[in-house]
Amino acid sequence: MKIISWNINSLRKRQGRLLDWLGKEEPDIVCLQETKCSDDQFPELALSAAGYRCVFHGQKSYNGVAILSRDELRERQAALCDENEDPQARVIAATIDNVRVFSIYAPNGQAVGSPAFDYKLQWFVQLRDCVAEAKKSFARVLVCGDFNVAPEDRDVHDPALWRGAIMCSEEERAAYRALEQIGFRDTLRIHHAEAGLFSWWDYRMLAFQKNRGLRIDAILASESLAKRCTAAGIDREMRKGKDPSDHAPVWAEFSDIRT
Amino acid sequence: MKIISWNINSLRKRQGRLLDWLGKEEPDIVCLQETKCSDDQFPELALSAAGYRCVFHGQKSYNGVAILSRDELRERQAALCDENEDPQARVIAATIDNVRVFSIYAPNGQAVGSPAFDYKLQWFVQLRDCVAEAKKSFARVLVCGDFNVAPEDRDVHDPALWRGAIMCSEEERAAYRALEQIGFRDTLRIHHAEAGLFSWWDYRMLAFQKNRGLRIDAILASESLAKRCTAAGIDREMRKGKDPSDHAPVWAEFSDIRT
DNA sequence: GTGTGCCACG
DNA sequence: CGTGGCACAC
Repeated sequence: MKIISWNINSLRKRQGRLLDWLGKEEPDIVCLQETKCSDDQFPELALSAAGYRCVFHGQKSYNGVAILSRDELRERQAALCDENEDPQARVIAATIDNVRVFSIYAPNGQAVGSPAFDYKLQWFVQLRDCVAEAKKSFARVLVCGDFNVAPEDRDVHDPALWRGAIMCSEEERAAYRALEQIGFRDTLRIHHAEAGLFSWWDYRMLAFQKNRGLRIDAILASESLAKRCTAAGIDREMRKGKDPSDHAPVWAEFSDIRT
Repeated sequence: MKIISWNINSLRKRQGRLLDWLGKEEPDIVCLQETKCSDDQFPELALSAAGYRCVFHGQKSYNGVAILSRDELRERQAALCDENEDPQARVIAATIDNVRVFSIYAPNGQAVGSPAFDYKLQWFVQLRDCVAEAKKSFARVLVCGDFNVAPEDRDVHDPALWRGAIMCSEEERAAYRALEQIGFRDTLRIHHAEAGLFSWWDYRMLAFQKNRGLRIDAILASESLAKRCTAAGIDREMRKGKDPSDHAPVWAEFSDIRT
């Protein structure tokens, strides 16, 4: 079973690229972030024709998350557990087979110490509580998305430059680690310990060409799933070519997922 | 000698299309309108590499005119004769060999009776006086561009629908005819009398596919040149394909231009 | 740099 | 419908 998480940075702008890539990669599940499209303009028909069912939760200009699946999606949930609605369209969850899957887009946080930064930290607490809640009901939980946090220095092209900066601050890393501490594993790190594996490169300053990136996208697996994770990686190719997203897809494969 | 006039509707947007087309058509002179680029961003280098010298007169978002020529351009004039400067970047003239060439972009006029309409009519008076002035110095004068007037009913896909409307009103047609009356010939009409020859089709309502157009672009030649006009036409192909301008180029050929 | 609106102009 | 701003987010 192959699952991919991709911050697509506008689904409408990259719909063609998405469909080409679905046909080539044939993932079982895809989590998307920054779809930037409202639910009424979500391309459900085109994705259905490509063999994917969808749950999605969007808004006008910003944010927006979705899950695509070849199998049935059940128990759609479009907010964190303590919210009636997700005002910024950052979370969607659904059950596929016996796996609870979250597609999440964490707040950027703007600058350390800003009001947006405080919101980000508080949002991570809510996220932790929500996925902890899901773990009570599901042995198998995946939390996939753009966390807007580079978990460790090895996830940063130039740790000295980024020390304490947004996406690298100790407070954000602690907020992110709280997710691992309730029983999740970062699937990429099960298979790859090295530095220099990034999932996001700024559009500016030729950052991709110089590989000046951060790894801020991840697929977190609950322990029982982590044991079945056979491979994980980042699809750098998708950051290339004309009109790429600024993020590359991150992926993980699991064996015997339905047993 | 082949001269083409084209309302390009953004030179930067269609620079590639322009260069491909220059290579294919190999015109001697090209008059452009609605370049929509300021002089500092005019792609002089790329056009020079393609074998064309340029004079240009632009502004930020709107209007903008230029003349490209394989031969030397002399006596650049970037305003009407009674103006110190052309506040809307609608006129440029230069001398090529012994021909005085104007590239003009007439005001649209918005709606009959509006202040913009009055400005349009007044602008045509100034244009007439200016090209009349040029005729005193040059036996050979060409006035090329987007006149934003369909001179006669045969230049309109549905004359009954357009009767009295902007670009077809009797006042605008009289303003346009005043140009012919001081000694200019509409080169297209030297060779083609039929209706249904258009140079502009609205982007909306599939107007091009239905051929619901107007002929508002023209190459006007002073009598001595008109006698040497061997062919004229409209390059409809350029309205097709991806990201076309809403105008097609209009062209005319002349024999023995340098004698 | 690259997305999204939204406005003005045609 | 399709240009170019502009403001705003990241």
